[in-house]
Amino acid sequence: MTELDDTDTEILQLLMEDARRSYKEIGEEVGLSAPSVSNRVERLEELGVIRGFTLDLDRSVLATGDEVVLEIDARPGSGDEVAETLREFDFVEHVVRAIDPRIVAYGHMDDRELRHLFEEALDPDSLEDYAIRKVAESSWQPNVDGADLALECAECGKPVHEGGVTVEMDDRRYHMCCTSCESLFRERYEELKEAA
Amino acid sequence: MTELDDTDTEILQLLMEDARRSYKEIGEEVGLSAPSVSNRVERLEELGVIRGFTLDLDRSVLATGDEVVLEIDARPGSGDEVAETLREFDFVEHVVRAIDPRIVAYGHMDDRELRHLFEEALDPDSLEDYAIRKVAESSWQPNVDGADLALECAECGKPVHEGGVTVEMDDRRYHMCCTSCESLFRERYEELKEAA
DNA sequence: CCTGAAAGCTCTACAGC
DNA sequence: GCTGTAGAGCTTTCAGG
Repeated sequence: MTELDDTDTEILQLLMEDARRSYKEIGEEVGLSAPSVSNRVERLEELGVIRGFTLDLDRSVLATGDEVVLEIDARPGSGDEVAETLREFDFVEHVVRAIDPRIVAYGHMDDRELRHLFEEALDPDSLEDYAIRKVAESSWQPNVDGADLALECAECGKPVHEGGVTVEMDDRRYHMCCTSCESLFRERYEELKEAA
Repeated sequence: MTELDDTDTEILQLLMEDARRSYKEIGEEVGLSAPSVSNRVERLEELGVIRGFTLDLDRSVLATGDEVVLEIDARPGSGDEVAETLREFDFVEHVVRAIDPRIVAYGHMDDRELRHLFEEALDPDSLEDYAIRKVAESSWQPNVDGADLALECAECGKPVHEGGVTVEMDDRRYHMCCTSCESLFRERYEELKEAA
């Protein structure tokens, strides 16, 4: 029930190509009626697989400063704070936090915005080191690779099949493959929460 | 004509939030009729500002390996080749090429895929250095910052106002602020093409 | 560059299997 | 979980300003 089948994958692929495509058209493509497609899309949204429908914008055509990658090493313990600060700015489009001190961010910003970011917004004491690199070219390939498109158990990592459990905690959905993983996950979750 | 006004920005913002929103609803929001919104969206597509309508997928919920950032320093002259190779793989979702030797890539890949990438696909001679980092957390904030949302002249960089020129070359659209920038751009383009 | 009306499609219940 | 149907609602074209 929690598992995605080939039809779900096809639907995701068709919607990635054009999110405004009609459910009727998608239905014809995958061999289902429009209402069935609609139901499946709704389910995919509830599962949290589809976070939303959005635009693929060509930002290079829009004049909002240069395309830039930031590579930042935060001081131990400051990673969250740095990532948080970066996310506050509209011109920062991606923030990727690696497990080390490293944070990689990407966005369109001009010199003024960069100066503001590093000289005022970010606490110098929370940065170990950083590099600002202008981007020559960037590409994004949205892709849904059919083969391994199944949900992953939040506790043990195995794929979730029939009989899986879905739990909603603090507005986020988690999927588990069985009830024992569910209770382990709940425990772990509570501990994490108390620690924070 | 080539310029974007505040209403265009609002429309872009609303569509970024939900690309399946109806044109009627958007029209009510921005104070236009549905047909006008439809026309503007069409124009934004023709201008190349909207590349398409797509999904925001939560890939972390899909079992396709770990979320990974790759930081690669290509040897001088090999940047294009390395970026090309990275893009060939479905599991590589973003490729950002900085002006230096540095290439940053992001995607979901397991150990097997990583090994294949670095041991077989990429020529070791074209790499100076690289780091593979697992991602703890990542976020993406699609954003359209109203203030400077105007098209930028492909030749001189100034905003394109009324009287701008749009040129289509090899399936890509370029915007210029005036006819002199247009001829300069055409020259430059031909040279670049011959060089390649 | 806009609107309003009208025709044609699309979506979404809902009943039934 | 799927289909067909039917009413509501949306998109799009077109005439007109």
